[in-house]
Amino acid sequence: MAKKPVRIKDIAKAAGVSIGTVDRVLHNRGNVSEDALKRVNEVLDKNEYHPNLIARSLGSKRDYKIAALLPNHLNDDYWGLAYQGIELAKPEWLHYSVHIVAYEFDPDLASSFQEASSKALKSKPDGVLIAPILYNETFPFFKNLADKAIPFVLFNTNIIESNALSFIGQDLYHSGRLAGELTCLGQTGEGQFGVLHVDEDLNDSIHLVQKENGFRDFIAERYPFTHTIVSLNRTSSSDFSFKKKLANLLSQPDLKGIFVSSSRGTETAAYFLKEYGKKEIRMVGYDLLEKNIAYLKNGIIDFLIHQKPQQQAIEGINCLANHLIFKKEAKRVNLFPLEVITSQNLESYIANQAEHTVINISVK
Amino acid sequence: MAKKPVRIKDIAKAAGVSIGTVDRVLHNRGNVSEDALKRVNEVLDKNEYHPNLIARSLGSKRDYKIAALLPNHLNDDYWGLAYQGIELAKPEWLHYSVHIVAYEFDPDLASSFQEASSKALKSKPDGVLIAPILYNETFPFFKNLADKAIPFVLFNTNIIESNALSFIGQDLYHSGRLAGELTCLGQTGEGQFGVLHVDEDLNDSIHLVQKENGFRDFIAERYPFTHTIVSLNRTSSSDFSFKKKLANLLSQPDLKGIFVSSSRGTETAAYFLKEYGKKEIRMVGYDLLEKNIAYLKNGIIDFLIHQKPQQQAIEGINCLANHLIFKKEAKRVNLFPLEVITSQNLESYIANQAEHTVINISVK
DNA sequence: AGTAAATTTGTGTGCGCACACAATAAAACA
DNA sequence: TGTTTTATTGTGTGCGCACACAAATTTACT
Repeated sequence: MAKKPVRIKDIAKAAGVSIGTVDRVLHNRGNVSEDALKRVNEVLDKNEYHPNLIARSLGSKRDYKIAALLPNHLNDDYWGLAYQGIELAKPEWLHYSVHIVAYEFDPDLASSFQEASSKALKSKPDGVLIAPILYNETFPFFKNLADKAIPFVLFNTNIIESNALSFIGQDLYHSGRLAGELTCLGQTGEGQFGVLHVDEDLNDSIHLVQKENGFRDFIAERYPFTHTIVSLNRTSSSDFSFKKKLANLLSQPDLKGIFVSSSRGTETAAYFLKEYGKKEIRMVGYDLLEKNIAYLKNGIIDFLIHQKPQQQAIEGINCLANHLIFKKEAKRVNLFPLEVITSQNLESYIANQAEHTVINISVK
Repeated sequence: MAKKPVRIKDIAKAAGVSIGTVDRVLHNRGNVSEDALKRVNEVLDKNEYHPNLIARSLGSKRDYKIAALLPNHLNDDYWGLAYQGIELAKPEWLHYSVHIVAYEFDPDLASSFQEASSKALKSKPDGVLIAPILYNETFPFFKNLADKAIPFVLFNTNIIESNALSFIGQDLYHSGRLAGELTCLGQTGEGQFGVLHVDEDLNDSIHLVQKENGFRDFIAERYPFTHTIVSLNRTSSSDFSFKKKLANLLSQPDLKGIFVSSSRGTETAAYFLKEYGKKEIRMVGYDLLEKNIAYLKNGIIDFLIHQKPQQQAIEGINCLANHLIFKKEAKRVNLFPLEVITSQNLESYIANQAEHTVINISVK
């Protein structure tokens, strides 16, 4: 009844060798006779051994360093949340002698990224977590990491060609499709939809383009009435032509809804919607930032898609740490569900958020 | 820089006593002189010691038994998922010498519950996880557990007066409100709404009543047009009056939407909607059961609220096991977020679901 | 004081694993 | 055959904690 998990010791006894030999077989350390190897492997096949990760971690004395590269959190609540996640992971992993250091950069300055990344490299990290939002700038860095054989994990934005250990985040195309669905829902008749990008360089931001594509595709497939989709892009906060174009869009009587592609932009767009008294227009944006929450509560925003930056960062760290300490193989892609927040389930998310820190040791 | 966590050994050295004494102080085992006690406590205050839970678990040789009480999973996909969660937790916790046994009962038979619960008790469990869906029948059982000082955790349905170690699940009133919001969304004009309960004894099922109340309250507060809410209750699959009433409801031209209060009912209701060709009617139900997923995909169902029975069961087990092994104090209430599933974010949930097993050791 | 009893304190062991190192066996050489 | 080298195998130690037990100290009692 009380079936105990098999230990190295059990394997050793069954195979008629010492635990040292089993250990060598398990870790491919060589120096094992063919005969012993065969016998151990036979026992191994029959008994399906899983190492006790707990015990494994206790013994290892080695120190590990993980560098986290992400946009500066001071002026951006979204990255602030990611940063929070990293801060939460820190003390948890300290018990395992994993030291986490964040390196932040200005997302609008390629040079800033280069600086941060070279700093990170200089610290000789054993693993790197990175939010590769600057598509073009990150490639040389990946190359560098690969040369040094430093494992790295991406979060927030996926770059498939990067050959990263793992990507953690959402499927942004389907995120856009979901936004499309939420925008159309219950609506009928001819009209216009708006897609807003705020303060981002679209050439360097594939993630936002993916969202827009998803949005457009969904509406094209599923909205059965004649319609147009207007895409507006604010390049900076002093971009007055944007303001004018937006004012014009908002004044259209047949405007059905607005989709904003980023969390920061959501706040800005909501502000304008409120300003122009367009509360009734359907609006979908991103993330549980403080202001977005307020706009959701008072009905300006109808839906927020929750990207969980905090959890993404935490799981990124967990993935790396598990890989380093426990040699656990990482999932190549860890896609978060696309969570829909409305005024009525908001509280349930906020209440739940604080809690789940977590080190996640799962016994394969 | 590399700040190591303090260990018992460190405390001992700082206080000028042996680790045995520190151990006695930490566990209130007594047999410590006032003098030593004071010195150890002083050091403890200054250094904020957190036990290394990993190491703690290694040392303890004790075996623990957890009994899980839930409705039979064979004829019910919802409880099937909960059962799956328990099955997933089993091997994970085996490493810590925690043995989990499920005791199932027929949710329509009070006697069956009594039988299962007494069986569970006979096994002398160290902790019990229970889905208390039979409001009246569970009370004597709680009393029994309390007398024997066996900690227990509720999931799925909360019974506040139970004095359980923890409740894991959702706020059902707000779940109903959310359903209301999703049902109204984008709708205008006078009309009717339907609330459907299927195959449940409402007198013994406060959880469904809570949902209906939430639904009614939301619509009363937020739907600005004249409306009526019709509540239908199918007592059994051979209840023909229900079928007639439902057919009548569905034929109303001003029917705005349908809310079904349970996952099993969702499937049934969707079937009728399809049968009567009422695809366009807004419908909100519960859970990612196979058939519900199909109805969501083909547009009969518009929204599913995800109760995550699997995760609830897992977290329930985790809560108990952490409490038993690590003496971690449990959160009194662990409310899951109310997750909204649509045709467009469905896949992201399904893809994500398989993965997260988990033992969750968090270092306080 | 001398012994017994009670109180307080310190030490040793094991949990399962990784890894260093010692011990043994086998092969190579003189 | 003896000695060295090399291949193989076994043993010991520590990780941090809990807990059992032994040792040291204090207190009670004759």
